[in-house]
Amino acid sequence: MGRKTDRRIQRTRKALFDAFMALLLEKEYEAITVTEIADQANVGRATFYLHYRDKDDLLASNIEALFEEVAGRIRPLLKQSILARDTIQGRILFEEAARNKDLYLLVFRQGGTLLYDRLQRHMADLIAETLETLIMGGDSPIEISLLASYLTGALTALVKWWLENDMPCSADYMAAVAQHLIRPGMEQVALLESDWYTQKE
Amino acid sequence: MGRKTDRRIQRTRKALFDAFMALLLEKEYEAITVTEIADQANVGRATFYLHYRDKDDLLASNIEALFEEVAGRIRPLLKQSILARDTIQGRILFEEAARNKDLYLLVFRQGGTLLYDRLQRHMADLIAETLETLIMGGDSPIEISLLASYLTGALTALVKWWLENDMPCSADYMAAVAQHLIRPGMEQVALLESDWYTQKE
DNA sequence: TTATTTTCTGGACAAATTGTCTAATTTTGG
DNA sequence: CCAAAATTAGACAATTTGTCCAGAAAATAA
Repeated sequence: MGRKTDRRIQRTRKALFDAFMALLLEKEYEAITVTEIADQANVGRATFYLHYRDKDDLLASNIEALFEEVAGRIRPLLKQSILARDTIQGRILFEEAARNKDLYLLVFRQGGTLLYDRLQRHMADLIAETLETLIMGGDSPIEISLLASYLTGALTALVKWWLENDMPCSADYMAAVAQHLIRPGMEQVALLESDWYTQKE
Repeated sequence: MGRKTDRRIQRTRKALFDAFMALLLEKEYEAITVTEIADQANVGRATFYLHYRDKDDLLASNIEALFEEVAGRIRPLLKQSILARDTIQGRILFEEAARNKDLYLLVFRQGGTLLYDRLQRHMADLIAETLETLIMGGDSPIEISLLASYLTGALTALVKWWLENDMPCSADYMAAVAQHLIRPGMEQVALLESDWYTQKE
């Protein structure tokens, strides 16, 4: 049963992904060729096609798993931090971003539909989930997916600004800013009556 | 002086750009070939290279101008609407988005570094500009570029949600939501003392 | 260890794309 | 009408892509 355990497979796949990530730091995704990847990985080009259908497949097979891991870390952070009624624990979100700075900057820069949108959607889903459990019972006067999109966009913008500006201030500070910018509005809409605006359609 | 007026040039360039936009609605930017563009435009492939260096050049020469035009419309809207103290004129922003729905959806979808980032940066600059004139004199307790990034991200998220969900509510409604979500936070930070948070560094 | 299975390799292949270049053909503006 | 400019089809070498093969190399099993 030593089929999937073959060291050569692990070694080759890791070499290919490492090479890919290295190239991704220099060039645009679309500008990277399979030849370059195999070259940088010190692996025959035919070997590449032995493991992956194409460039997208390599990305999907690896980044996807990476995101799963990151998402796993983000999920509990989001739930307990973003909308906690009293304390500001949003700090841990910015700390998470700082820890994986390279990864997130890569996502922001190479973005496109591949990584950026994927992360945005994932965050929006997580947030919507969290909001739903918070509201549980009384329904929100405003579409939850809309609120989730707003929160995602706002938080992402803050994190992006922070990372792209080389983290000129502490995670605590950023969390406090996020707190002051976002919470009042969220409380405002939470207090709205269901019929606060009748012209919706 | 009949050099730039040559109808053939105008006709060819328009045909090429129209073909490009048409293809952009079906396929990803990177998947579109010069051959396809020339084909769709009913123009020789050599003619394409007579006008543009490559695909990026075609995009830069046209979309850029288009953005200039859009930006020109957005500028006054932003200034008078987003941060007007009393009335909600943010409606015109959503109306603008609705008018150019196809264009903005294209930007959101094809995004990448090419269009999306460009628009984001432009908006952030415009907003920062506006904020600076608003604050004029007393300096902001929070980095203006940070506030501008937040506003850009938040507004973009709302517009994106609205367009991607086929505008399920009126522009008025969206403007009201934006108002309730964003303004309280902005007023909150505007009231902060310069030393409200000492751990910035 | 030896035998067997799997993976890796370099090379070759057709197809598609790119950017450049010609030499003819058409259209425009004067 | 004529000269200038734009367009055209086609050819061209250079890359890239995805597939295939036969042999070398390495891992696993007995």
